[in-house]
Amino acid sequence: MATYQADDGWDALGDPSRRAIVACLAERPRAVGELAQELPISRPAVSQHLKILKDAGLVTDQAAGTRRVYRLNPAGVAALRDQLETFWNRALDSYQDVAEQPTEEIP
Amino acid sequence: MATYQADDGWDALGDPSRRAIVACLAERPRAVGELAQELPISRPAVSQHLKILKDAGLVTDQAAGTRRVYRLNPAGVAALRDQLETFWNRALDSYQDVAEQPTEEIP
DNA sequence: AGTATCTGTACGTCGTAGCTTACGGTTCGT
DNA sequence: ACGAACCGTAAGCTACGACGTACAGATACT
Repeated sequence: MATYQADDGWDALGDPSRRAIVACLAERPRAVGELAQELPISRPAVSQHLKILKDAGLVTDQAAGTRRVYRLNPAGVAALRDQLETFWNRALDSYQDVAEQPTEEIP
Repeated sequence: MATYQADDGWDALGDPSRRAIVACLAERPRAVGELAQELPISRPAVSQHLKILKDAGLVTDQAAGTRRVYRLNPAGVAALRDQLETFWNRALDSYQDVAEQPTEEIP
């Protein structure tokens, strides 16, 4: 009963730094150092965030020489989008009984 | 450049308890006490979470006698959905150059 | 009026998430 | 083979957020 079964993809996007990383990767795939260079946090911090995003299925990594290129995972993003879609549809049902109870707030 | 301009609607959904509240309200509008009764946290805790969700524009409240009924706000949910849509579209652009760099990972 | 019910807020506590620094491992270049 | 560049992980510290308890306000009921 509405236990939500979190993929913890939401927990991943709950942090502003991680949202910034996702926004960067949405533009173009980048390496860890490149990301750290555009963010106000250190490179190891970016590395830790990327691990969380990867576990959440939001990004994928690929070794390229000594560097490691991360890119956004459309499947993970689509999963979250579908959940919002569900919430949106159910909320519409709750809204089709607007003014079900007459509001007499002002005596 | 990818500063993300957070509505902090994401910060609101970053907490598991708040996601559970949203999931409950997606089914049907409820009062504070009803929500607290279905969640493993106290009533004041629910009240604090509802304040955050309200500030984020994800829920709306309505006085009903001595109770206060909260319901999901479809507009706020749709806003988050649109942002994911943007990420998804941009990621598709990043994906249409798959295998741009030949991977010689195994010597 | 008095009481009961429902709610919001202040406050103090505790856990934990995020960050930096330091270190070790892997790959490319000379 | 040596050094440089890039990355992941461990340890440690700090700060913030979530929670419960206690209190105050508002409304309905008798």
